[in-house]
Amino acid sequence: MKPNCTNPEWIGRAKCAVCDVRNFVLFAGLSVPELDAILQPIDNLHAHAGAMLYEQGAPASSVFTVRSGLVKLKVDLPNGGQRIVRLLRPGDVVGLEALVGDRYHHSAIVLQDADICRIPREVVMRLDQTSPQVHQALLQRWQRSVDQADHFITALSTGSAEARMARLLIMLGCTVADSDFVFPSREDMGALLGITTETASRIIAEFRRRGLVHMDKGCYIGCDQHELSRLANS
Amino acid sequence: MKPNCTNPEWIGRAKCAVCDVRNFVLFAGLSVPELDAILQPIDNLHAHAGAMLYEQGAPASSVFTVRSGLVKLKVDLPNGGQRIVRLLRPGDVVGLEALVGDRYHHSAIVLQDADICRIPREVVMRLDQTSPQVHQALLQRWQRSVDQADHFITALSTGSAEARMARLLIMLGCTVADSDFVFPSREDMGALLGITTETASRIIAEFRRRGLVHMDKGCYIGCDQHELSRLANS
DNA sequence: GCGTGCGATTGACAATTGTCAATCGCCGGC
DNA sequence: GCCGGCGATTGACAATTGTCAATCGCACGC
Repeated sequence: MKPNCTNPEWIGRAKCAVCDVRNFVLFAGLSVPELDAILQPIDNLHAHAGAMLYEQGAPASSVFTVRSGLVKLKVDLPNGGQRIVRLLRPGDVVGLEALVGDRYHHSAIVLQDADICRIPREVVMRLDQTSPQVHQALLQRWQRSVDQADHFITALSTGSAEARMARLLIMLGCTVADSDFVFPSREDMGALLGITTETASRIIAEFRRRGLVHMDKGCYIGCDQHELSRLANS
Repeated sequence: MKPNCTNPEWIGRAKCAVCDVRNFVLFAGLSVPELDAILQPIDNLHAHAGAMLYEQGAPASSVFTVRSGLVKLKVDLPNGGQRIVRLLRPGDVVGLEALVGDRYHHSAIVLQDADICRIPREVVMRLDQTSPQVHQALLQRWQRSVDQADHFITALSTGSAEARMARLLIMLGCTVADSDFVFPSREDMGALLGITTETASRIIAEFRRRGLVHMDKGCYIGCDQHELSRLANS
């Protein structure tokens, strides 16, 4: 299957017991027997950049956990535009609204190739009732979504475009242990910051000229953390 | 006690059994005996505009429900400014982070005189475990916070200042059954929309000149819903 | 009644950002 | 190799928004 395909690729049944990010995600604290007791299938998906996990308004049947990669939550605006309201990384949970409503509130689209677990809502709802650890983890994940949304308001939607971009780069940079990190397109940056694609492009180009970020064909090389921080707090 | 005081005024112990908004709030579905079984005190507060329910970073010991009035959640920015990230009205729950963390994430300040119940976190945590209805209501409230935050991103932080203001007025207007509704200050409108106080003032003044909103000394009289909607979708 | 103070409004100007269009660079298909 | 397409960049200009300062209006205390 080609990269940039629209649908995630099914890899197999998830092996939660040996999952390397299990402790970060919903099922931390569950014993192996408890994991075995899950009847419905938890699927392990690999999704290329561009793949859509679900679409805004579609019936919500599953919750997802991100094991690697980067996922965006996008909302379509009445005037035809779109706004990205969340960036989700390993350890984050996607589509919690499936547990209390019957429709997804956003479109979830993969930004960087991702490994993702798809968990039927019934599984989570049952574990929520039977396992205090899962229950607590669920509340924490929900609060995490609120915190992330708040951060989008205060950091990525406040101040000058330049300051917002600096904060976005810092936010993205936090995840950069791997140097194969690829920047979002200028269009996505615009949708993240509530500015136009052209303004996003201008600012990035200017940052590069000023030596604040270094990249090669969109791939991250390095950045001036200190100067970016200064801009972010202006 | 004078209006605009800093602290809420204690009215008495809450009578949840006869609360007129109980069915909207956390304890819908609880029977009277179950309510009686609550050992710790749920206080009924009356707070004037300007009162602070809690401050960002303070130890989080209680969850609040809004029974009447209007409450804002404010965040202090590193550069000295501030941003309002939520507006809470009757039926909304404030300070849920108390259930999974030990600090409040915002400052909660009353915008319009409000009746508010203060519920110790232990009470909510216990009911969450013993009552499936409360548990479900809790998840729904959390999701509602996420939805409200998303709305702040997509509606109040996207597009031109004029369009944002139109959306804010529509948002505020939804609550206007009572004509004693008072508009937020221009400063608060600016903090709500991520624009300066002056720009907020200019837009409101222009709206009034164009007959889009009618007010008298800050009190709402009426508005041109149709034209506001047109601006909101532009 | 009369200052006083605070919030709202307005003006003038600068800076930022959006709009529209052209160009550039790169990658993949043929 | 060459062409076509797409995303990034840039230019020119208009529109919006921020900044700084002055003024206005109104409520409040004395």
